[in-house]
Amino acid sequence: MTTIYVGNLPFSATEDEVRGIFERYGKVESVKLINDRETGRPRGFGFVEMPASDAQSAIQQTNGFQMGGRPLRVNEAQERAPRPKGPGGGGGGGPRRW
DNA sequence: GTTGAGCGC
Repeated sequence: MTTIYVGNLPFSATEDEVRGIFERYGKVESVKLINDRETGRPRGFGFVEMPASDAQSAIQQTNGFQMGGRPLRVNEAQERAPRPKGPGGGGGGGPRRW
């Protein structure tokens, strides 16, 4: 299973909407939209968990997909849990793909 | 009654 970062989401977007989009390109394991923990205000990005085979296809298909008038930013997500041995790398730190 | 970077407890 691969974790996918989904950004540039409209504040009016919901997890059900994002899941519906990704389910068209593969099996969606889980969807979580991130909102500000302190203020509760939506940050406009979230995460989608999918199988690796479906994730690679879904990323390319959903990247730039207009949702609510905004093109979605889809990319492979970083690891949420930091490793005590050292920091991770790659993925989100790379060049932007248009 | 608002806003816009980008990586979640």
